Amino acid sequence: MANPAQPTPYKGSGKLRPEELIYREMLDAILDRRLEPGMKLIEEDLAKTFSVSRARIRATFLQLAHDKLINLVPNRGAFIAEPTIDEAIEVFSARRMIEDGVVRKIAANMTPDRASQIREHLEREHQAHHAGDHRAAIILSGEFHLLLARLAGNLVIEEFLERLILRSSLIIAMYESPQPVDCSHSEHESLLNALLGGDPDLAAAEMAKHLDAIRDRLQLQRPKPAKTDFASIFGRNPKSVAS
Amino acid sequence: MANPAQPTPYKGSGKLRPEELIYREMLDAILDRRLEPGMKLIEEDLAKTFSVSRARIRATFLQLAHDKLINLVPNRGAFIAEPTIDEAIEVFSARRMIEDGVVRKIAANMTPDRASQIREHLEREHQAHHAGDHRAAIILSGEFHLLLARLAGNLVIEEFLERLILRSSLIIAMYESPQPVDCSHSEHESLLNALLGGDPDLAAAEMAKHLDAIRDRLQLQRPKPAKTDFASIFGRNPKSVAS
DNA sequence: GCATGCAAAATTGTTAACAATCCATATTTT
DNA sequence: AAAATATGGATTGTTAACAATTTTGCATGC
Repeated sequence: MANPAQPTPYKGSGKLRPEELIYREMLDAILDRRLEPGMKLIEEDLAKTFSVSRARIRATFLQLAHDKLINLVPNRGAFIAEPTIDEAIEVFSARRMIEDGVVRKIAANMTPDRASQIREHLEREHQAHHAGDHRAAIILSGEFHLLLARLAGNLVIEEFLERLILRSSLIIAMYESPQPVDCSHSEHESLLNALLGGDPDLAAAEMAKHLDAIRDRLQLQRPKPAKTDFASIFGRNPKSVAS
Repeated sequence: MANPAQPTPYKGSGKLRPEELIYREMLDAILDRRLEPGMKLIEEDLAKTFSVSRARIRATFLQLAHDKLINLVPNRGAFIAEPTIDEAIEVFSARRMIEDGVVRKIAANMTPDRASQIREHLEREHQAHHAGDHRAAIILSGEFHLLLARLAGNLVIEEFLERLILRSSLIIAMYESPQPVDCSHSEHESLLNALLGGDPDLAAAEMAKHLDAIRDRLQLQRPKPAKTDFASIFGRNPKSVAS
């Protein structure tokens, strides 16, 4: 029995199944706050917006709910997740625990190639920062941590951390201060220096400091409900709608 | 929060939705090897076996696939996962990283109540071991680690580790040696002693040793395909089947 | 005998209609 | 007028039928 090749989840295999595409598009909308926390997601509207069946929207909901990006309430529907302060604290605490191990591994096995991969990424963060592209900065900041997870060389950790970073992005988008003090980019540079030093303890301490700093920059503020115009939010016209 | 005494090992939230029930029942069958790795899961047969619609089976498949307990291949169907040796190694390596943090936290914050919770669990493991109930031993062994995750006090870590432990159970069920040398129970006791000592470094070392030992007890051996008689596997008669 | 191609059966993927549930409004009752 | 209760519309949950795809079995040719 030949074991069938498993399609890789994200950007892996070139062609993107429509299922994955909808997930990504909704994800982008959530992180962009075009879909605000607490907002109701109506199956049929979304189905029309993306020109797919309700069944597929339903399947996508299951994935999003699994990643804690939406809440699924029986007989009531789907709502953009509203992570509480406590939840936010736990997420960053969990990341501290995991990324501690990640940076230790990297610091212990640093190579020139890996160093330049990190440097290259930092350069992109630098550019986005200077261009004032705040959304790109948040996403690149997340991808920095994902890059570290990949360099640690454990797929299980990498996948879990990917989910956790997405969840963090929602938290940050929800709780960030109005005037974004996005200095995390410089913190990433200190982290790189610690990694280059090859001292696992120092690198772990730097990572802990960084994650605590992100957490401490959060502000408590409740979001208000929201509008529900999916077509304009996703920038497209629903296909087979009479009206 | 009501204390889940023992018969609900996983995370039943009080009322058990049929969806969750099917997940659990299939999980049990997988860990029991009544459903063997590589086996094809046919939607309609399972739907009849559990007297639910295909749609619900489909939703359950999505959950199982997310937890890497089955493989979902487009247009081909669902198959019980066949974790490779490399995958097994990565899973235990990931657990080492995470449970390192877990036991450190516990060692640093040990209380008499927590100690007795662990001791109580060890007692149950002891009984199952002596009763020769091998399946219970595997499950209890997993629940020991889940208990530690809970005592660490981080829900995010707890949920992730739960999934990882289930995945480990599949790996163990698939690769364990024919005559099970299940001495892991005594290793748990050494771990408890280390935790009681309150030394995080020692506790972490003990956990690492334990997880490595589990991994090293695994044997490479390919499973053979399988039969496909769901009704007998799940010990029930399909309802509306003409036959 | 073995490979190749075709046709039928089995299985997954999709859609649409129907049933059950929830929510908001309007109406009645105290 | 306020509370409680009916009512209608909207939304989710479920089922069954249909379409597309894969698998299987068989016949054919080399």
